[in-house]
Order: sequence, then structure tokens, then C-alpha cells
Amino acid sequence: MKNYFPGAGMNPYSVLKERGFIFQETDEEALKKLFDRKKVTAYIGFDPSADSLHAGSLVPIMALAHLQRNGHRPIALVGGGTGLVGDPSGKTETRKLLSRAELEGNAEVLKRQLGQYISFDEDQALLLNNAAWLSPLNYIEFLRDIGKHFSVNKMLAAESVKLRLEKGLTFIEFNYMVLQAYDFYVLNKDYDCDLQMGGQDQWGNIVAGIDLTRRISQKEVYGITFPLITDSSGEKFGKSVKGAVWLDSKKTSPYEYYQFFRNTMDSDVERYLGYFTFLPMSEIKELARLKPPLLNRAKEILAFEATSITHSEEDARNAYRASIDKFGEADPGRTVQTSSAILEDDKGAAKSPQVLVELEIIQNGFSVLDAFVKAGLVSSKGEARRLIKQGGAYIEEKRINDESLILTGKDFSDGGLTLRAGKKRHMKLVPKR
RNA sequence: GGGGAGGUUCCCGAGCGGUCAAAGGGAACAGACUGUAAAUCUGUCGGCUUAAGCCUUCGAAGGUUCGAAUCCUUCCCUCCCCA
Repeated sequence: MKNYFPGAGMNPYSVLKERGFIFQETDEEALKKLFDRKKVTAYIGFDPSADSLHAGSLVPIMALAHLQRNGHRPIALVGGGTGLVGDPSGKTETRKLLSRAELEGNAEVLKRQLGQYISFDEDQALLLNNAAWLSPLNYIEFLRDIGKHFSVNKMLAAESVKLRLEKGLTFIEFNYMVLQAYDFYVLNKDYDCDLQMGGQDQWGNIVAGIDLTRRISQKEVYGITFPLITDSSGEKFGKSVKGAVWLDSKKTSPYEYYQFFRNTMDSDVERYLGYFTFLPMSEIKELARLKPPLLNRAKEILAFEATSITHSEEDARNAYRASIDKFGEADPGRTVQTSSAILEDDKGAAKSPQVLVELEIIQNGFSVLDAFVKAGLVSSKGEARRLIKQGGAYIEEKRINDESLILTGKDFSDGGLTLRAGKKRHMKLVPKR
């Protein structure tokens, strides 16, 4: 984990508020006071249904990170137990149920990935799996002790349920809210957890947990939801050319990750800087005020910082260099003030993304079509043909017109060959030795 | 348990015996314009070879036909109504 701590010791509620993390909250004044009064333990549940987190989970992750940086204790709750049920909230269809083994594997990955953003050392944060208390539950006892506190009428009124009532909802999914409420109750009882946060689709579940805790423990706990992040054209955040933007460098390379943020729309720059970097808000406001061409510097900073947080400063630097190498610099004169480490760049050699190619293939004559497929820039030869036909294919910055072109060893004599598809995507093919 | 509707290419959604690789929209990709924006316009949008053609696809498996996404049978799944 990196050391920024720009707002160390601040009230996390204020930090989250000014950075745009808060969509709904149960009690603003009480929440603020809570953070001033004690070291607060707060939790967010993470769904272990995928084998990697993606950019869509960044908001909750960053929220936990802000909490920890300001001296409080986050709990990341892996839904190992609830994952066996499947949260219907915000989904329009029934999700397939995962096996225990899959869930456990995914939970492990989750832990490793979260460790990049928050420190689990010495009780600074906890990673818990709700399977620990959900699995041993006895159905009859649970119904009697917990179920009696729930009103089906109320549950039916929940937005998340209403939505699904149209499409159909299985009993097991309907129970999800009860289980999540129980999580909150247990966390409050056993870990002194006073706050649950989550995406805006979690509101109903969070409120249910607050109610349950009040009824059983007579304790007041709180809830916050985050806004659903969409870009200015209303698209759900976290999708890019190749589908989801993953936090795992094997699934989405640091370069692609950098590019995802570098391509942020003008109108989203300020919000994204608030969500995805630790730069102070005052600086972010300045950056967002930059006039158009120079606003690209703010995007570079956003991409650099975001990549640096999720991967490493070195990865961010490499991606940054490779990018300015291809596209040029937004602020060559360094007129923009920033506290970002992007300024420390020594302009070392750029490391472009590359793919290794077996020598044998090259020696046998390598068709351009295959080369583009190999580079991962297109998914089939037909697509490569189309690309060439449409004038979007380049080799070493020269547009190709001939789809029957054969590449040979000579073309690779400089140690590699850079292919480009369209304006933004490129890949270097390097002979494997 | 009874009755009804339906499962189509990434998504939504037409098609209901040949002219269907399958309308339309969205997403996506490319080109022009640009700031590696946005908006707009144009083109592309199953695979292989590109000339003609071949192969795979319309929940699954069989069947009827010269020929099926379209008809029949069985099975799986979803929704609605009644119990």
C-alpha cells in the first residue's frame, strides 16, 4: 500500500461527502459525530461471484481506503455465505448459483486484491467471510429468532424486490435481504461495527440490517450508499473496448487500465479524480478547471494516479511513458501544478505493450492478418480484413492496404514490429528467442 | 397440480417452410472531424476463403420434408393466470 495520507485525521464522512461518494445516508449529523467520537468500524460486502474485482468495485474500495487513512477500521466482508444464495438487488435476472469451491477460490483472490488498497495488518482492517456465521445456522432457530423481526409486507415494498416481482424472484433470493441484515447484526455484536456502506442498490438491505440491529440489540447503527457510477453519457462505469476493466493485471494490463482512465470524458474528469485518486479536493478542482487541450493533463494525472493505486507506481510510469510515446504529451511545458508523482518522471525509455511471437512463425512467413490476430488487436482474420479494408490497420505507423502482405524476418530486424488498429490500440510483436 | 405465453446472433427485439447469417434498435469497431475528448456524419458488425462458395448459429435431442429459426414429438428453462 502506498503512502498518501493527504487527509489523515479528517472526518471520513466529510471526506466522502466532498469527494462525491455519498448518495444516501441514514443520518448525516449522527454519522459525523460518530466519526468524531470514536474509532469507527464500518463494513462493505463484496460479492465473490467473479474471479477478480473490476473497476466497478473501485468506489466501495476507495471508500474503505479513505476510512482507514483517516484512522478508522474497515471491514471487507466476503459474501461466501450469501454468495451461495445470490443477491437479486439491481439484477433483472436470477443469477446462477456458484459452488462452494468456486466461491472460496474467489474469496481468496478478493482478499489479495483488496490488500492493495487497504492494510489488513494489526487489526487496521478486517477481512471476514460471512460463511463463518451463516453456514452453521439452524433453519428453525433462525426463523424463530431472526425471521420474526421481518415483515414480508415491508420486504415486498423494497425497490429491489419490486423490480424483481415483475420478472420473478425465487424464495432463496427473497431471503437474501434477511441474511444481509443478519450480517450487519452479527458484525455489530461481535466486531462493534456501526456502519454499513454499499452501492445504491443496497439501500434496502442496509436499512433492513439497521432495523434488525435496533430490534435485537437496541443499538443505533448507520448506513451510507454510494452513487451508481455512470459516465456522462449514462453508460455504466467500468466497461471498455475489451469488456470489463479488471483490477487483476493478468486480465487487464496496467497499460490498458491506464488507457481506460486516460480516455475519460471531459465532463467526468472532476468526479473521477475525486473517486479514484487520493489527491486533495482543492487540487482536483484546479485540475478540472484546466482549459480543453490542457485538460488532457488532468486525464493523464487521473490515469497515472489510478494505475499507481491499483497496480504500482512503476506500472503507472511505464503506462504513462508508453502512452506519451504514442500519443504525445498533454503538458510538455509542465505548466500544470500537481502533487502527483507523475512529475517525478525521468522520461526513461517507454515500454510498449508487447506480445512474443515464436521465431518459427516469422521465418515461415507471417501474414498480416495472422499478425493482427496474434497481437490481440482483432479477434479473427475476417475482422483483420475488415480493419485493413477500412483503413484502420497500421504497421510501424504506415497504413496497410494489402491484406495479402506477408511479414518476414527482415521486418522484425529492429527487434520488433509495432502494429496499430485504429487510433488508440497498438501492440508490439517481438520475436521470441 | 391445471391453463396460457415464451426461450432468436453481445443486449433488446422482429421473423413463423425456401428470397435467413436472419429486419430494426442499442452496444461495439473503423473512417472523417478533433484534444488519444464529446457530439455528428459514413461504413462495418458469425467463422473460413473472398470470386463464386463452404462451415457453424435461432433452448436441447430426435422426426416430417427436396428444403426448417419457422411444422411435429420428447425434454430442459422462464414468465403469467388459476388451485
